[in-house]
Amino acid sequence: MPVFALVDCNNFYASCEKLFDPTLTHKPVVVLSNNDGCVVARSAEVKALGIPMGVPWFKIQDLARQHGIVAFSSNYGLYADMSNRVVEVLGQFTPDLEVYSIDESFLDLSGFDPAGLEAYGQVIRQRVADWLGLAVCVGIAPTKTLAKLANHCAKKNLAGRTGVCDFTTLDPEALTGLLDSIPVNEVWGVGSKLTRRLAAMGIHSVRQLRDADAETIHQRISVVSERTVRELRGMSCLDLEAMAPDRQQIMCSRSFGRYVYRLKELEESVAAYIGRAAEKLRGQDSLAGALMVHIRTNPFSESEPQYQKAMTVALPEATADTRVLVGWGLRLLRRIYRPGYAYQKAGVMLSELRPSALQQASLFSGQEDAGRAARLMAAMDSLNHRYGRGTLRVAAEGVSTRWRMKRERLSPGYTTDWAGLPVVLAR
DNA sequence: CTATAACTCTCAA
DNA sequence: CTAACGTTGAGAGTTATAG
Repeated sequence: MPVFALVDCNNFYASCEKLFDPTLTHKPVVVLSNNDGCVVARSAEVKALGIPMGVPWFKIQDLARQHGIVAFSSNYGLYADMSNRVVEVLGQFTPDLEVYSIDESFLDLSGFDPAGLEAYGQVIRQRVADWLGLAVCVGIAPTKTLAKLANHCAKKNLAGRTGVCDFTTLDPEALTGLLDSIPVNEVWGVGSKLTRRLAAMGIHSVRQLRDADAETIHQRISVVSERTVRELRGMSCLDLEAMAPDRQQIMCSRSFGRYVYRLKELEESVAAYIGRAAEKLRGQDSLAGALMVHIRTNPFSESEPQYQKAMTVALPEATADTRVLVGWGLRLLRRIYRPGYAYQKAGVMLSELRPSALQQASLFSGQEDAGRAARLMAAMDSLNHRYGRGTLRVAAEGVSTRWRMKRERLSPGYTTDWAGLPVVLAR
């Protein structure tokens, strides 16, 4: 029987911020989404105040002042670096590991001593705490879906667990009782829509979903949910995916720091987003066969007139050349741009991706040697990797900072930027 | 009519 | 001072279109 462990960092972004500023230890801390928009991470103190996930920051100003909440802009450089360190530590416990997200990993513990799993989980917890100062919880079960659920129990300290919860050694009646007490929306893959549909069928608890008729779920909901039912029963349907496959599409979109009206500024942003997307594209050695550009106004604004439009082009020849992609992107943008609107966001998507090794030279191409272009892009990428993103970029991106996202509460790059080091040492 | 493409919806972190 | 609400990706299911 397979055994999976799900290791999940507690309040990850908020914990990373606390880690490098001891004065924050017992203070309520939140981390905000891009543009300092919504709350995307909350420390335990903030959760205790009842502040919900995803709430717009401006809506909780009074509460924040009242309780001295400290807010940070998202510092992805810091979080990505800490995440890599966590994965490195987890890798010491098993080579079979799937990095599921920036703060979660699945470990394959099949074949480990069944009686020692819980203790093993505690060792993992302790090791990450000792080496990195981060708290993690561990859920252990025969399927990934159940491991997620066990992790939930570990976090909530359900059934008397402290940071580790092992379903494999729980007796069946106790497990059933536990699943009885957990609402069905806690299950992996059950979101708000599905919760409503299940409620209409009289299914409210995890236990009810587990014991539902799989065929009925397949017919009335979907094959995915049927798989979930089987996983809840302990039949493993989802394997560990150790190797992340290449992306099938690559997106880059962002809200602006303030409304944008002029075509010129939209052009700069679209050029910048294409530059970023193309960098990711080259990072997986692919070429894009199609490009989409999208712009929109603020859908939450009731006073401003609304407009949104997207347009896609099938490229005559698949490419990863930022200059070529920007050329097409600006053409698309000029087609969809309408003056007089307050634009809030632009985005680009690269699709029809294929490995660059498969490139078929077009009969009519050959303006510039493809190898030469590839070398230029490689040089650009290596310079930007070494000296920082945006060191070398296409001129169309411009130098304006007017439309760029708001990050007024950014902490130093403690672990990734030399400038952050003195700050760490001073503390 | 069927196969495929394109688009929409839902979910996740 | 005021207004202010994220990003990226996958997959299934549905609808449109081509042959």
